[in-house]
Amino acid sequence: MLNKPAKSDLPKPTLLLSDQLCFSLYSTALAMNKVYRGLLRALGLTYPQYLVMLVLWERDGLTLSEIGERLFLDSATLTPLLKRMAALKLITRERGSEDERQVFIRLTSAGRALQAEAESVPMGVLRASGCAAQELVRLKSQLDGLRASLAANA
Amino acid sequence: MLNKPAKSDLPKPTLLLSDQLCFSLYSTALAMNKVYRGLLRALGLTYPQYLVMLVLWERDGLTLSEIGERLFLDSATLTPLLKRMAALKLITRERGSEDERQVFIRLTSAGRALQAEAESVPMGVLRASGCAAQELVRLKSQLDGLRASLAANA
DNA sequence: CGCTATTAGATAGCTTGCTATTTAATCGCG
DNA sequence: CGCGATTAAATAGCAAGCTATCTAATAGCG
Repeated sequence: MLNKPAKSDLPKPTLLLSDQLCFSLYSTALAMNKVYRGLLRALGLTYPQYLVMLVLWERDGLTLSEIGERLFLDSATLTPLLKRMAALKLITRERGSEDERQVFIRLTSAGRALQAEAESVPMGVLRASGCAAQELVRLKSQLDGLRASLAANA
Repeated sequence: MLNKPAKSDLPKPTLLLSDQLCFSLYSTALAMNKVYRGLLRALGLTYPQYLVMLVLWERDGLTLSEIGERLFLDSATLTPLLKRMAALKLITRERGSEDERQVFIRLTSAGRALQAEAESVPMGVLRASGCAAQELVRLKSQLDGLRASLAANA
């Protein structure tokens, strides 16, 4: 849709093609977000909040920056997001006693309990994705490589 | 990072695996956005604004909804975005005379002139992506398929 | 013709995500 | 010890993107 511009007075096809890739990436990510919105509505979570929960379910008591490292997000995004999650009583935020610059994030019992309810989510996404599980594996590794390159050159 | 949860009391690996894919998609899209931010700063455009320009450079005089169809965005996103672009004097917004519900979007001469400056952008992205051009082609088609499935099941 | 249903955009209110800056705590070097 | 540099998080201000709702114009049917 963005190449084949009817005339031939445009830059090399490969260049426009890479644009299309980026657009595919962008719009697929938005589509994925919409699917999650439907699946997570019952849990009262947004997708980034769900990612934070995944990280904490795996390992509780991380600092804000440790969560940020895993999710590639920084404090400007996470501070308000975590405050909203604390308002929902899913986590607590507590300054470190040893180093008071740090904020430790811990699950509440409600936060831990939510894990059980979340267990059906991945299946729902897999179903919505069309279930080409094998292909999804390859896709993931390609995306991880691409993200690394982009991050290195950003 | 989100699978191998130390214990074996978790759902099937494939399910967590699909979560990882979604996270790869999400974080790669954010990384891509950052690369574009750097490349588009000189043009004074954001990535979604750049997408609108790509659409209009290909075909001028579309309605708001036609642009939305191509970009998978709706009026709640596009109305304010296009107003900002009109404030930048890149486009004009004009109600249709035949059907006054429609808004036709047209490039200004400044908007058309920007195309020349934008020609180096795709090359910059391709470079930042690590240049595995062949792989990017496959990646694109996988993403397009995934987006279609997700959109159908959202 | 008249009235309901549909359609195109706009608006309100929310969460994300960003850059740039600020605050406060800690580090580390002289 | 003391003071500048670094670090962790918070804040301000902006642009997207969403859902839900509203307005106004058009279509379409009796």
